Amino acid sequence: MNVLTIHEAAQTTGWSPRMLRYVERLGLIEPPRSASGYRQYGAAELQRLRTLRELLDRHDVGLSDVAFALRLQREEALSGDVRRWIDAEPSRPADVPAGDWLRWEQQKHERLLAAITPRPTMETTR
Amino acid sequence: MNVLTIHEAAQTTGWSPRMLRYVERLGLIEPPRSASGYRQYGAAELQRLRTLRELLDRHDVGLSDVAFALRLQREEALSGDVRRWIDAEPSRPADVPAGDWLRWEQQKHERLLAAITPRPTMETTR
DNA sequence: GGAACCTTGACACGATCGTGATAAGGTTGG
DNA sequence: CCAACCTTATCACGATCGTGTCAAGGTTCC
Repeated sequence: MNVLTIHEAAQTTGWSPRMLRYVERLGLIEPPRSASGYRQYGAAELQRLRTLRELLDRHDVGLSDVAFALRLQREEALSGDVRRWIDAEPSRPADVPAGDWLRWEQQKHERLLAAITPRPTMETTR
Repeated sequence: MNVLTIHEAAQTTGWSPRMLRYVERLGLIEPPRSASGYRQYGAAELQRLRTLRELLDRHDVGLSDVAFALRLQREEALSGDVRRWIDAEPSRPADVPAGDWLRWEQQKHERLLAAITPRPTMETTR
């Protein structure tokens, strides 16, 4: 028997039970439920909780930031619009030497093409 | 003469001068400055301000969300970590029919490989 | 040189974020 | 059956977000 209750999961991961529910409400980690509605934390969830903690600590990001990243990945229209906005010329950086302009543009495009947007793999809309 | 002052830019874009400074502090739009430090809004900045407004209105996102998206694109280490976390098995979705499992996995990988992370062009870790 | 701009900095204020605590009620297990 | 868990919902509270306003000082321009 290897599923933990919310209190047990809290203690082994360093989160509080309250925060586990909050993390779930943000859509970041949603443990399965028992027949009577109890949250059941397995190895996968525990690992995910620990790495989430690490992610937040390492870089200075909040839960809502991670939640937004998740949203970017799920909502195509959103990520498309965001990508396009960021992609748009922000007023050309004056520090790019004239000769390197083309390369700069190319690199920017390479970076941005794959940034944030989902489904970059062509797909035949069928 | 086609550069606008902050008040003029505010009136033609619908933002307040206060917000233009805020948007700038978030790193979203940084207009060039005159010799004496006055902000100079040109056509590029005005367009960008209008589309930014549209982006916020269309989807329900905040300025800080867009700022985070920008950060994701600039900080490689961050976007890599975020991508890896999101990519990790969130506890297998039970609603994927057994037969389709492989395809599901493939698709997920395709989607995620290019999501959020910059420089998806392969690179030999060396 | 003075009116009308601009600058940065600060105080303020409602709304949301990240958290805790507590209440009211259902579940589990000895 | 009762103690010890679980559930959702609510109040609370400091911190940040989004925004306005105001102060103190520099710039522009007639």
